[in-house]
Amino acid sequence: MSTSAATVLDALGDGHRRSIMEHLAEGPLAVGVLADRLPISRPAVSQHLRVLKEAELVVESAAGTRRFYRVNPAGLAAVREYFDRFWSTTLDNFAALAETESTRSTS
Amino acid sequence: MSTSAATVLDALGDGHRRSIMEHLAEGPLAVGVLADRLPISRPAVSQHLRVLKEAELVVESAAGTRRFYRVNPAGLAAVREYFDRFWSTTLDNFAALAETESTRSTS
DNA sequence: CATGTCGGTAAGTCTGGACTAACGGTAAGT
DNA sequence: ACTTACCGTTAGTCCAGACTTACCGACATG
Repeated sequence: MSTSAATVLDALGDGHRRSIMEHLAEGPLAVGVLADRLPISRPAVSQHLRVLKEAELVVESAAGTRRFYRVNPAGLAAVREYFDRFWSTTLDNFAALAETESTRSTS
Repeated sequence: MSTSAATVLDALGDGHRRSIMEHLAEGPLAVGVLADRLPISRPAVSQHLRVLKEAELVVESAAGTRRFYRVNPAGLAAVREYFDRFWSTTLDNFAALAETESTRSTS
């Protein structure tokens, strides 16, 4: 519930955040490693990770001075569910519209 | 092909554009009607529709002086496919990681 | 304790893009 | 032809947010 699709899609509206997610999909990574693989500074990565964490798309785990981030499957599930429902209503209303069109000549 | 997931997600990164898509999911609408149901002006809606059209999330059809917009199922399919593949790789690497953890003591 | 590493936070700058007002163009009606 | 309705485009303003620099705390190691 707290993971609203709006928050998630706002978070994924940024290219760098999507890149972070794609990197984390391969496995957990520390912040510094992530920053080395991206064309932005470490603080920028940190701020992106905060947004992703607030959207519940990633989870954090401390290990010494390092903090590992990994993808939160529940966050992904929320988006998938959003698009599934969107897809359903779109097709349903499309079908209803087509039926109205066909019955227009019949009635 | 031309519908890259990046373009689509950039387009859906705006709340008003998502609102437009949700309205259009119920059925085709003219620009003016759409503007009446949203807290923004008609030109703003027009510009959002251009972005959505470039992302191939909607299609346009002229009828007199009015132009109807409707959801393009192919655009939705692109996002769904993106998240499906994302979901798969995430779970795959999670499984691989778990296996490495368990074999760590064995080897 | 001193030093080094890792990473979040604060402050401030700056650009992308969302918005409105004004205009122009096309189709339908009178 | 004149008017009205509908809509895209342009010009220009303005603000959210993405970025960097600098700073600070937490933990490990000598």
